Formats: sequence, C-alpha cells, structure tokens
Amino acid sequence: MLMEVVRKGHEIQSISVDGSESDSLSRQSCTKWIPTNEQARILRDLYHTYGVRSPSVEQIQKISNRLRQYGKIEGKNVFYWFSNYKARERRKKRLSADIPSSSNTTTPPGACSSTTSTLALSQLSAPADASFHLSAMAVCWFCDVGSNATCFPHGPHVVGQMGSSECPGSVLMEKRYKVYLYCELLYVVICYEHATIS
Amino acid sequence: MLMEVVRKGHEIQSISVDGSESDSLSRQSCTKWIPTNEQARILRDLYHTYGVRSPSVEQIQKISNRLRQYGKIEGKNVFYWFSNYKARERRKKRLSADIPSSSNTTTPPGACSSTTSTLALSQLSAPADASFHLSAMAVCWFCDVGSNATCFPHGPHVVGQMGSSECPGSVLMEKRYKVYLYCELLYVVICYEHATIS
DNA sequence: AGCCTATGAATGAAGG
DNA sequence: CCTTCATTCATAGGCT
Repeated sequence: MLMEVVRKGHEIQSISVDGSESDSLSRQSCTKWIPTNEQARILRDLYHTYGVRSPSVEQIQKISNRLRQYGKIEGKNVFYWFSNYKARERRKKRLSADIPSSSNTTTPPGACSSTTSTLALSQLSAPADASFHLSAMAVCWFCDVGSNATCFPHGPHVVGQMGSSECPGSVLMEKRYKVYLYCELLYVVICYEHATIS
Repeated sequence: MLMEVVRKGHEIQSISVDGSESDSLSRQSCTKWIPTNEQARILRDLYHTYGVRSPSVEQIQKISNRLRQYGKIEGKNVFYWFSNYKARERRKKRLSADIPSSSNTTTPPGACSSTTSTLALSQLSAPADASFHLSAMAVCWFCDVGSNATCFPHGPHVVGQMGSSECPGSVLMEKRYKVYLYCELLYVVICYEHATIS
C-alpha cells in the first residue's frame, strides 16, 4: 500500500505503512526527519485550523504519537516543526508588513505598524528602571564602602549626598556609619521594590 | 551515529587547532557570543562530569575567566549557557519519555540529575526567577543571614568584574543578569555588614 | 555541476 | 525553572 504519492522522494522513506517501522531499508541517510505528506498535512492543519502554535510537552507527545502511524517521528520533530513554522510565518508577515512605510513619512501614532507592539514599554519600564537605579546606587555605594572609594569615579556622590549634613567628605566617613547608611539604603530598596510589585 | 555533532559551520572560526585557536576572527560582526570548540567542550564537561548546573556568580566568574583564554567570553554567556543547557536537557528527557509503544523506552543517561551537589561554593539557588521575586529573596536572605550568621569576608571583587568588561553600572548589561548579580550582591553586602558590625 | 529553495535542527539571548 | 524569539547552520531535492 503505497498511499497517494504526490510529493517527491520523501515518501520513499516511510512508504512502509503502519506497524512495520522498518525504515531500515532505503535508509538513504538517516540524517534528519522528513515529514510524510500526511504528517505535514496534519501539522499544518493543527496550526491553521486549530490554532496550535507552541504546544506543550504533553501536546507534543500526543501529536507525535498520533503521527507515528504515518511514519517515524519523535517528539522533538514536532517541537521543532512548530517552532520553525511559527517563526517563518511571522517572518513572512513581517516582511510583507513594513513595505508600505515608504509613502508615509510620519509614523502613525499607535497604528498597527508591523512587528512587535511597543505599548508595553511605557507600562513596564518605569518601575524596573527606578529599581535598577537604586540597584546601581547600591552597587556604587557598596563598592565605595568595600574598597574605600576606588572603583567608580561617580560612586561617592551618593554617599556624599546622604551624609552631607555632617561629613561633606565621604572619604573620611567612618566605616561604621557607612554600614549604617547602607543598611538604610538596603531597607529603602527592599521596601521600594516591595511596594512597587504589590 | 549520534556523535554529538558540533555545528560544522561554527568550526570555521576555530577549526585550526583544538587547543589554542583564537576565536578572534569570528566573522559576522559577532552579534552574539559563539563558543569555540574548546569552550563548548569545557562547558559540557563541567555540566556532565562535574555536575555544575546553576553556578553562582563566583563560579561564573571563575569559569569565564578560565575560558577566556580560548576566546572572548563574558560572565553572562556562561550564565545563559548553563541556563539553556539545563533547560534543554530537561526538555529532551521529558520529550523522549513518551512513546508508550515500547520502542525507544530506554532511559537516556543522566538518570539522577537532581543532585546539584559538589563544588558549589554557594548554596544559594540562582535567583533567576524574576524581578518581582527580588524583594522576597532579599528579605529571606537578610533574615537568614541575620539568624545564622554565616559570613564570609571579601566583598568588592564581585562587583569589580562588572567594571572590567564594560562601563561601571553598565546600562548594556541585561536586566536578567543584572538582577542575578544584584541578588548575589545583596547577599554579599549583608554578610559583609554583619561581619563588620558584630 | 551548480546554485537555490525549503526546512529540519540547534542555540544564544531574553522574558515571565 | 519554563517558554519564546531570532538567527543561524545543515541538508534534501528540485531546478537549470
């Protein structure tokens, strides 16, 4: 039973129907998996008709088990198939989407102009940036404390500001006090991040 | 048949000699890090032979410093490499765990991979979760340190590495890796502070 | 014989 | 930890 052969030589490897997976003969280089016509059809159907995009491990196992009746197949083949197909569909769409930009000089605000929507940036960046500024402060300040001001040229100013009421020169600041201030800073950082997330 | 298969094309950059090739002329404008053969071999060896899974910052620094003799490399490359390799090993195992119909049921090597033991200098789990776990982790670490009083000296050299590869407080450093470094930094600082005050 | 295209496989980087 | 994305390598088969 050779099933309908439409597609070229790929069929040869899996021509043996059901059961006997004796791919053995005709092996012609077992380098990579090549889907049979039926496998490819079902995969595309899953993608376009049923909207499968990035199946979970369980789904992958189900799919590969089902497709095994049409030829040798592994879970990773299904995994890679969906990964590649999705990526290439996206690329095709992306290439065809950015062409019309030639005529219009000004980018329409908020328009569905191709590629990844950028609206997330404005929403998410603020807290993260702020917390990382605090992180940077902590890093700079710690470096100053730990090595007595040698690492970062612009590090000490943080300390200088914090202790400006008493010791304008941060270098002379007592280590104990630095640690104390750093505890305060840590507390602020932690509280800030906690408040930001919550 | 399954012989490892090391990406032929990449070998071009380091095909010369196994031991001493300079990645150097890794063409294509080096948009991203591509491990040399020797680097990849050592990394896999660390993973499989020495059981390294989620190395701490200190380990990452040591590894990347050691691997630098074989080509350009940063700490974050090592960080991502272990992250990816571990995740993909796990997924491979999960995907190949199916196949109810006997064939290929042989469990691949690496049965008990849950060890995570050995040469781990730090027992800290890699804080790779996300930024929203940062505060919780920091608090936990703080409490843990405060009660257990496990301290170790030295502080600055951890952050010192940051400045060596790029600008201090580098904006270029990826957020993920920054969070990772920052979490470790918090721990170091707290220990340092605890040791200083006590 | 020699490209060319489609596509399987792999992996660095990053997000959540 | 687990996905997701983008890019790249590798190769089979068709075309001229």
